[in-house]
Amino acid sequence: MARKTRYVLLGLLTEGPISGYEMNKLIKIRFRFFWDESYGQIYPELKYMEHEGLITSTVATESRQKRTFSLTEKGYHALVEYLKAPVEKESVRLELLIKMYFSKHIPNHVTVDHLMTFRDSHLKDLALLNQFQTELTSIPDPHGNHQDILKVINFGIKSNQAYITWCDETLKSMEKSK
Amino acid sequence: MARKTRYVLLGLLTEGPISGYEMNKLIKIRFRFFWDESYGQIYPELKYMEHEGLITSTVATESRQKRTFSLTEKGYHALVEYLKAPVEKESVRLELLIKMYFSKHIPNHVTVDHLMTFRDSHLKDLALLNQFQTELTSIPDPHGNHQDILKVINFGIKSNQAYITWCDETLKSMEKSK
DNA sequence: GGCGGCATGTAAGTTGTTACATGATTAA
DNA sequence: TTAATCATGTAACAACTTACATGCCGCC
Repeated sequence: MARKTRYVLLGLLTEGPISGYEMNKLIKIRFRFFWDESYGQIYPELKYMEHEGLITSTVATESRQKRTFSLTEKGYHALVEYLKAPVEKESVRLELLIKMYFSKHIPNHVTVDHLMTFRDSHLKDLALLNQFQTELTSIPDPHGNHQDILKVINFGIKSNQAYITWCDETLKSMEKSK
Repeated sequence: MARKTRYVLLGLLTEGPISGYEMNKLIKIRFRFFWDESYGQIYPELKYMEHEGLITSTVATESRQKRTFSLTEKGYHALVEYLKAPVEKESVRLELLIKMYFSKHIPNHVTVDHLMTFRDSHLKDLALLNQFQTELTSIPDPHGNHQDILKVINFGIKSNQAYITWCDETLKSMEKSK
């Protein structure tokens, strides 16, 4: 089941009509640590899905150039079929580990830099995830999906914690051996 | 610094001359949990790198149709430059989390299935990583890079453990609420 | 003789990134 | 009035997957 971009967009539309621009923003916030899409994917896919009848769109009356999309029955059905289908091979590419693997070819301080940048970035992710977690437990749950989202957030928290622990251990062992 | 496939191939060649076929095998074994390449990437890239003078190739005398590649000075230099450059944005795509995020649209047992498949797969990764770890500490270290590889393995162990812990917790919480 | 693994390669299609072009709206 | 953000979209390119075609080698 390829064409994954579309299912993310359809998923977002289950919570109500939004524009392509808004979809992009939501993906960047909510899915930031495990998914990404760009406009070059989003807009053509929306156009194509409308052509296929999975979504419909309307342009707001007040002369605004904003196009809002809504899910059709057919689109919802396609989403559910996707969600039920087995998860395909996940794709992960961690350049840091390639650079680590071959790190004997570069000075130690460069690898330390790479590690510290990685650590910082995931520390930020972790802070954000903790914030989301706190927020979600205190605001209303109109779509009844907070428990599901909390599970996803929990995944992020656990894996980011693991990354940071690894960074700390690795940095310590590199300091010792220098 | 794009064109990442090439640097992985150059990295492998630092340990001695090998063929494209062997590179593919090595990637599938050593990098399995954080990187992948396919023949459709490897062979054209090797051809192009030879053209650029980053590698050279020889066909074994004994009429075999096996082409073995070696690193040139220029190729080694290009690799080192890459290794020194900052790590770019990592790309991670975890479909499971998309399906989890929108799981209110599918029956509970389907999500449980997804989780168990994920858990199984990462349990296997973890077993393999533990095996590698044990092996590496007991065999000779001709290239003097076992410490570096162990760091990479450690990353894999830590993150896979985090994934599995998350699966267990999530499965338990879903059982309770069913 | 047939099977599995070794070995190389490409064509076609799909997917994804980046940079650009364009213009409206809003708040300081 | 000007900067930021909202908003849509495409063209060119780069990267990646999949399926296919081909043939060797060793062994049972």
